[in-house]
Amino acid sequence: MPTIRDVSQLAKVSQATVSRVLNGTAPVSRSKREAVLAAIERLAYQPNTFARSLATNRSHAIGALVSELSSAAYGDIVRGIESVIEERGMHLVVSSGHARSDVELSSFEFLKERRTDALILQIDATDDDDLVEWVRKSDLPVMIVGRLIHAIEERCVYLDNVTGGAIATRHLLERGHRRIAHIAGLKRLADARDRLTGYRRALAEADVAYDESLVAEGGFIEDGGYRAMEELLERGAGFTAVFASNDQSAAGALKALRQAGLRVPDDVSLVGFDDLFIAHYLHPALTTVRQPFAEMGQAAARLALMSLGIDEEKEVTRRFEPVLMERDSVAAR
Amino acid sequence: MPTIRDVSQLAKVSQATVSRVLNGTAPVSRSKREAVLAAIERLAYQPNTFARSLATNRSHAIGALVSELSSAAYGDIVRGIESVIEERGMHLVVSSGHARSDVELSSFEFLKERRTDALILQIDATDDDDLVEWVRKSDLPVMIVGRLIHAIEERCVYLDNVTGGAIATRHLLERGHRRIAHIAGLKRLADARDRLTGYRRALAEADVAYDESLVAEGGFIEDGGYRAMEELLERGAGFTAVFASNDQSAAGALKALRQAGLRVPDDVSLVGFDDLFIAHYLHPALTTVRQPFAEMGQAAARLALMSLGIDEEKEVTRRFEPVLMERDSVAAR
DNA sequence: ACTCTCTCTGAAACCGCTTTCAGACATTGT
DNA sequence: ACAATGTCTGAAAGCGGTTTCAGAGAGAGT
Repeated sequence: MPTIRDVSQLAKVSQATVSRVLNGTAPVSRSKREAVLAAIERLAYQPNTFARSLATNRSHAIGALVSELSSAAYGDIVRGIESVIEERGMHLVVSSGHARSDVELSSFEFLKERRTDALILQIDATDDDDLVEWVRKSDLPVMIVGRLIHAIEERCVYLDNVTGGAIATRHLLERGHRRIAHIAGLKRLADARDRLTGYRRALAEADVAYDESLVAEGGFIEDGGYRAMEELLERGAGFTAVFASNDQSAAGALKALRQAGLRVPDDVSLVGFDDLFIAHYLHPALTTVRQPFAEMGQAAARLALMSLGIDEEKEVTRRFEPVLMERDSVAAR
Repeated sequence: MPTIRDVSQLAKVSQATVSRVLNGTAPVSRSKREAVLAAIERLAYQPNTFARSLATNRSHAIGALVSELSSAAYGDIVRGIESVIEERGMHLVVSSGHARSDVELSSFEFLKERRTDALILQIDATDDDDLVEWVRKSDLPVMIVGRLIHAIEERCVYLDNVTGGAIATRHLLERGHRRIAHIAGLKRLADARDRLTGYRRALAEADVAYDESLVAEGGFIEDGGYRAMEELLERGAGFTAVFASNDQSAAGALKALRQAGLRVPDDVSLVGFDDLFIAHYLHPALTTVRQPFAEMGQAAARLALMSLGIDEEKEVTRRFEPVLMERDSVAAR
């Protein structure tokens, strides 16, 4: 592998000059610049990243820690991050936390060892206080995506989940539904709590009393949604619509409804949340609240680049607004 | 940040000794080792990756180039890779090719610049010959996953797609179907051609004549599957079952069948391929041929580690066998 | 007691780049 | 013509590890 020395000798200049034309850090006369470029070309020289990083103490890479790489949602976030940083010639190092706080911690430490220039976290299991601690103690910029933590709000990119929950619920209210069930996510998760809050807020706005028996916890998974729906049906609470706190639990709920002989949307209307890939594929296609994962990943990456002083971007959106995606799972009552 | 010098001074030994206890590259007396470990602990010392890489010319990272990070299938591959290499303390650098050969090439070059220790490619657009060239010219180990290229077979981890196509088709034959349509992938892709070959082979085994009018090209996307199914219906070729070459095109086909007023599986049986996430979520749940993406990613990673001499693994499976996943989209005729 | 191993150890070179610093040269102003 | 300024340039000192090499000391064998 040719080194900068080889280039400098071939071009009959010093290594410093080669470095300067490579990085544009100082003016170089036209003739020397051309000689250097020719030599680089000729030798097919590629600077050694390791040496460069050692000298500059910059890795030109960003680390991303996500819950699960193979999930459509988190994959979109990663894709968003990637698109932004590759544009700046930076690489992306990934690791996943598998929704377990111990794994999240060790992955976090693991990524820090690599000394990426910044870190973007999308994790669920670690609680707010710990996360704040991590961010505070880190000597590199850390951004949080998909979650709002007030103490470090300026480092968070998040969706307005309260509004999202309200949008979903309002949509059902507007279609004439009054008995609206809710399949909630785990109370531990702020996202889930916020969506529930939005649900209650929309109900209150419409003067519909909040009825606890219409709410069941399903978690954010299909199976949980299935069981929550079974429970709601057993309770005999009598509802005409359901707002599931994410698309996966909506899919589970759909399955349970179908097994109970109820048709969607004819007998029961259903709204999901997230607008994952699967929302299209379900039958009926799921009306849901869209969360722009890729854009959120991009925003997080931009913020990271900004705190590195690489990006001079004017303003980056940190708070994203949910949008209702109307499909076929809601009928007017 | 403390350096190895700080550690050596605090422990009253040379840097060489610290390095030795860090890497276990040479025996160190018990007393010194303990002094060193204590100093490391005390200073919270973390070796500088850049310096280490520069000295050893190893990055302790593996690069993965995948078609699309946000796809469930490719995400699973990445997850498989990650699980294996993190176990060995190595990091994963990712980039995506977006199914465009120019992007694939530039991403490939981009990853090489980073000097990861090995590269794992899962890409569609670049053709076999170019890929062979890339692998041959690279000075680092390159593995291919999800694709078989005979010239570099030993670097490929792949599914036996011919058998897969045959399994799907045989399943329909066994259920009494004789007029079996096929929604093919793009002829450009070996995977697609192989699945078609498997389809024809199974038909031949059962003495069912191959009928060209029962085959339509749908590509590996939902929309393509939808249109291919429309075309098949228009042709009026009269079939009782369909083998779609992947789950996405099966989903599209399902939609078209439903719009045509045909019920699955009562009127038409349907088999997909890949066993993506969505196969569960479709209604009826899709019977499909499973491709073990995560395991294939793991295998590719193991092979990479083996060619780096890191892993002493005995034997790694490179050829994976497809498995039929029976669900609800097939009925006996 | 003396050599011969064997086990540890530290000094120093090296990995390939960036950056400082001082100086060479050309240009400008007076 | 001379000083003052500005533009380029190269030597050399890092960056923080690993590894070679030679040597010190301990134990074994005669």
